[in-house]
This record gives sequence, C-alpha cells and structure tokens, in this order.
Amino acid sequence: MPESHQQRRLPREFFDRPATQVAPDLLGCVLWHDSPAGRVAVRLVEAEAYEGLTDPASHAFRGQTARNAVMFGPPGHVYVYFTYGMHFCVNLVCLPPGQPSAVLLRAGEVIEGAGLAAYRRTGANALASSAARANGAAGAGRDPLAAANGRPLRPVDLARGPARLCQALDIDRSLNGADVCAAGSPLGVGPAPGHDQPRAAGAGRAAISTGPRVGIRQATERPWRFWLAGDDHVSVYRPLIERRRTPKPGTGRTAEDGTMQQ
DNA sequence: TTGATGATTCGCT
DNA sequence: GCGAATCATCAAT
Repeated sequence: MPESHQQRRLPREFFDRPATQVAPDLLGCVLWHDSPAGRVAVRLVEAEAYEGLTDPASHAFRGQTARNAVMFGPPGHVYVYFTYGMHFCVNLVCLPPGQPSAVLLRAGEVIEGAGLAAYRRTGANALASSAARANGAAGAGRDPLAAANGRPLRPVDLARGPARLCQALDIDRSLNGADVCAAGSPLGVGPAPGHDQPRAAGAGRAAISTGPRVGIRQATERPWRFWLAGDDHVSVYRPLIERRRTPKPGTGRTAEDGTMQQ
C-alpha cells in the first residue's frame, strides 16, 4: 500500500517527451487524487497517445482553442474534457509549450480507496448506502460494491474505461490544468509500487501490447493505444459505431448511404 | 445564432 | 447487439 503522507511523483522531465513514448511508460504507474472525501489511487493499465498538429485524431489538430489550451501548455499538467454530454476524460500533457501532445488515460486498477470509488460510481445507490449508514453500524458494514440496479459493480469495472476512470477518481472540469508534478497538488502520478524508476514499472515492455485507438475516425491506422497484456482491468475494444444521421423533418430523405463511412 | 456530433456508458431487447 | 442519454464545442450559416 502506498504511503498516504508522502507519495513520490514522476518528474516533469518524464512528460517532456513524445506522447508515444510516455504512454507505454505510464503503464503500471499510479495515478491518485486527494479529495476532501479521501484518496483514490489507480494503477494505470491502458493509455492512448495523441500527437497534436500532425495527428488528425487529436483535439489539438485544428489549432488552439479555449477548450484544448492546456494541451498547448507545459508538460505534466492534466487536460480534462467533457464529451457525449455526460462524461469526462483525462489526459496528461506531454512535450514543451507550443507542442500540443497528450496521453489519454483509459483504464486502471483501483488500488486505494476502492470503497470511495465505488461510492462515486454507483450514483444513486450511493445515497442508499449513506442513508443506511445513518441508521447505524449495520449500514456501515455494508459492501459498497454490492449496491447496483440489479447488477453488482465488479471491482474490475471501477475504472475500466476513460469516463469510468474519471468518475472513480472524481476528476472533472475543475481539475483541468492541474499539475501532477507539483508538490501539494491534489492530483499526482507516481512510479509503480515497489519500483523507483517508472521504466521499471510492471513487467517491462514485453508485457505491453499495442493497437489502434478507440472511438476515433481519423488516423485509425496508428497503433497508439497501449495496454498491459492480459490485464483484466483493460477496457473492451469497441470500433467506432457510425451514428445514424438525425433525420431533418421536411427535408425528405436523409442520406443513409453513409458517405462518411470509412 | 444554429446545427451536428463526439477520445462513452448503460440499460434494454 | 442496439440505441438513448445529454451538452460543450466548433463549423457553418
């Protein structure tokens, strides 16, 4: 178990490299968030590299905007963005200012604060848990993972997926731009437990698999998704589902020929 | 100002 | 396996 009082952080130089190098080196490392409610820490098992100006799949490809400004800043900061109207995703910025590049954190294993993570992930069920707690010790002994709408929340699913990872760690827009290298920052990234050097994390490069990135329609041929081979906490790969075009009333037939399909 | 859509997840069939 | 949920962002008017 990592010490709560002082956790070693990866130096800024670690992030001052191309995202395609940083992403595999992050696997096995620990990302934590100290919130008023407590600490949740995850061991990273899956990440994707996004280069900026040369990568059509990157948010930075079309240039700097208010949304992606953090990616254009110094390395070691987090770029948090909101997507699909309900989800947050977190990236770690790489390379010096002016060279937008980032690593999307896709999945991890919760190694500290699993109860708090489950509390955040179960949403309305969390209220039921807290009500039970107010009734006495019987509620306090309840397994936070047991609550669900008919389905148990498996520990392996606590942070399996980029939006789930953010929810388990309580990462939202308010943390956009936070520095993971600065002492005292609520967010931090440290080497794998038992290893002083991040490169020695996990079982080494031999255990790392690569493949196409998830959910993008541009630059799908670049194998810039990295994960720990055989790890159950890696998210399920789903190719992009082409959404049907919203039919506009009165315009007659909408294109269903799928001219945008790949 | 308007309209389309996305680095996703979950529930239902 | 399929579609809804839900809204910030950006390109196009």
